[in-house]
Amino acid sequence: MKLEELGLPEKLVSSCLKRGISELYPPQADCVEKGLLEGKNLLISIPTASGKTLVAEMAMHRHVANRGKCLYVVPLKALASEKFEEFSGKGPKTGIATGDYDKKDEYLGRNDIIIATSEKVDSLLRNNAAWMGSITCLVVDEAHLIDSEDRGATLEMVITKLRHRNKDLQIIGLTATIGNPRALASWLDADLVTSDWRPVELKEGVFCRDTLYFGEEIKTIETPKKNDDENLCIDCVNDGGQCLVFVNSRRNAEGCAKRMASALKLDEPELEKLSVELEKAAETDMGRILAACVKKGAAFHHAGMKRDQREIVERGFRQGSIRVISSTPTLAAGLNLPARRVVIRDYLRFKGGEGMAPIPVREYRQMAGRAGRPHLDPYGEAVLIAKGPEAANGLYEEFISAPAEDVTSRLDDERVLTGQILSLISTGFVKTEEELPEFLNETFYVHMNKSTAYIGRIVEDAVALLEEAGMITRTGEYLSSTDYGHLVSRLYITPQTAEIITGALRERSGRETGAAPKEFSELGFLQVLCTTPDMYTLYIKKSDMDVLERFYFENEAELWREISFDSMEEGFRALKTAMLVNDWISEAGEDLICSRYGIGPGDIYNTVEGMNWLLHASSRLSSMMIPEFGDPVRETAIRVQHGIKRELLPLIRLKGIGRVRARRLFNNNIMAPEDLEKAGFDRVAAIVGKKIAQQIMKQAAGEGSADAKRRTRPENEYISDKEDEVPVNGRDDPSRPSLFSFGGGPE
DNA sequence: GTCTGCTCCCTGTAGACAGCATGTC
DNA sequence: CTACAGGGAGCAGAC
Repeated sequence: MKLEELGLPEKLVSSCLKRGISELYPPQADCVEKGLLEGKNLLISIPTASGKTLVAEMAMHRHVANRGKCLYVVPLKALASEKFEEFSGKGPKTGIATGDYDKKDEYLGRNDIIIATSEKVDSLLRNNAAWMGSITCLVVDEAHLIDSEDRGATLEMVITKLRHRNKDLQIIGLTATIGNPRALASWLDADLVTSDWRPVELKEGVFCRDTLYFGEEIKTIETPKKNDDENLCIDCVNDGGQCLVFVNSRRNAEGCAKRMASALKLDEPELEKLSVELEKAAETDMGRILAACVKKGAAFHHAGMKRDQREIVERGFRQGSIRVISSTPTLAAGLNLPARRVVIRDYLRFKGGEGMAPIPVREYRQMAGRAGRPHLDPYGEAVLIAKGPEAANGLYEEFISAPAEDVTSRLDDERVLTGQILSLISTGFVKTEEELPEFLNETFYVHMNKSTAYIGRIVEDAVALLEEAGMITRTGEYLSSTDYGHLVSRLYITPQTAEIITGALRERSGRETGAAPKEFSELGFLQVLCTTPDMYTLYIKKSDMDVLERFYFENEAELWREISFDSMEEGFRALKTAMLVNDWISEAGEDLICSRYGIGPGDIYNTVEGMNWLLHASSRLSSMMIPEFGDPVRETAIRVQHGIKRELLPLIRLKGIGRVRARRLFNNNIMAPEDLEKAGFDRVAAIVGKKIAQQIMKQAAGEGSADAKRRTRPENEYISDKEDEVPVNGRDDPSRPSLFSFGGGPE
């Protein structure tokens, strides 16, 4: 099927021709025949790299040509940026919406194609972004993630909400191979397109001793080294290819990369350059090891790395200088980094409660699918390593010829469901108790399970919980959210988290009991936030325990939570995480924190990021519910955001001053904006440079007037929050109380 | 002295979305 | 409370 004959917009066709694409791949043609361009819903289940993206693009460009608007939903922020790059500059205006990269919401709506993570879409729905109503085409990338334990329920609800809202939405689901594609397709009222056609041949096989078994085809390789993974990689690299090794732990990833590096011992100017770049970014042992490995042509990849480190590794691999990457599953589902040979070394992975368990077939496929770079490799090879000859057959059956798992709905997760119900009520999707099951009837869960008995019970519990928490109220048959509930929904924290936060603060305030308010302690508050289900906490190692216990007893007075015997693990995980953040706001160095907790710099970033988010939510919640703690909460938020001790707070308010410059000024006895003038321009300039000095001294001079006023937030900020969009179903809900009442407070 | 190879024993276990308002070295 | 492999310690042998 010729691309030019499909009546597609000029720009798309020409950009394809430029990349040498003039004819559709067979599965793509199949999609067109099934009505892709006539607005039919499709569920497309075809291998990676067989042109899913182009299918989506064709449909989206059609919509844009007809003045439609498209939403492309992805599971990862990194994937959002990747797609953004890919879609940009082909005609339609493209925008991206993720937590950390965001053009203003209303500006977003001016785009023709919007790329967003599923959580961001959910958040936009909760905040009633008006343009969501004009979406005509929804593309769900990696739709099988509806099965994901922690995030699947959100995705399912997002799809359901969007369909409910825009009745004639065209839905295109892109999915890896799954066991029950028909079930998913019928939920979406979609035609199914399946195929295992690939642009590059994929050989899947097992390696044993010195031989690769690809079904009938057998290939013996040289085995100079003791380890199978090294032999496989060296063989591939000597053949001019690149190799990707999947392992099951970070330590293994690093260890493997080290061995590969000393086996390869490459010495090339490009590698030297990358290594120097990494050396500059390295402040930790991990960073130095990475730089040393890259110098010789190997690298590792896992979530403990900083973003810039990952990017350098990815770039080095794409340009071909880095030959081998050993990786944890980060790279399996993440971005597109194909290699000629993929070695799945560890097909067992630690699973809580079960010990080592085999990875799901679907995950094996995702990893195997990375093999073979289109146009660059003659074929791709995915290799499992067998311990012995008997094991080899087992691996064939267990992974290569095994059918992919079915996907199931994860909507019966109580925690997620409670938050989702709150958001349904808060945004007006659901107005009465009867409408709730009606709405849920449209979900994949009910589609699959038919019966609503089980989920009905969860829903009942959830409604009761929300009512008791004062997040929703009942007026006759009407359900509506209180201002507290509305805020919780919009902050995108789970109701449980909100209750833990407000509960802890209220308890300290002594409101409930009439007792005298207790003092606020950052450490105690951080500890509480770490016990929240929205915060993910660090693992505990055996060697951590004595440090943790000592810390616990030394700081008992400041902590807000006791660690009980039956939830030791959780308790100490929360404590460890709180300790990390506490170190961070004591200005401990990256290096020190990493070695103290046995983590990578990326983990610090993630932890701080999560804490930042919860602190922001906390400051909003405290303004509304427990205003007497508003100031200390906000103060903690600022300290975590910048990673500074309390003494730097006055300086940090100046624009252009971050943690480093503030510290430098402070150590030179300039402790507050007022001190700047006393010190004089020349001294300030000597510390932070002329340009910054000029900038901040001007600000300091203007202090106390308009600037200072702006900083105190208006007391009723949470009420005056712009409610500029009309609620989903049109008219305002008459039953919503116009003024909030202190939920749960003394009546 | 240093590198390598071997065995034994102990240790520890992947990943990552969301708010918000602008400015780090 | 699960299973397994990596890697350190300790030692011997080769250069």
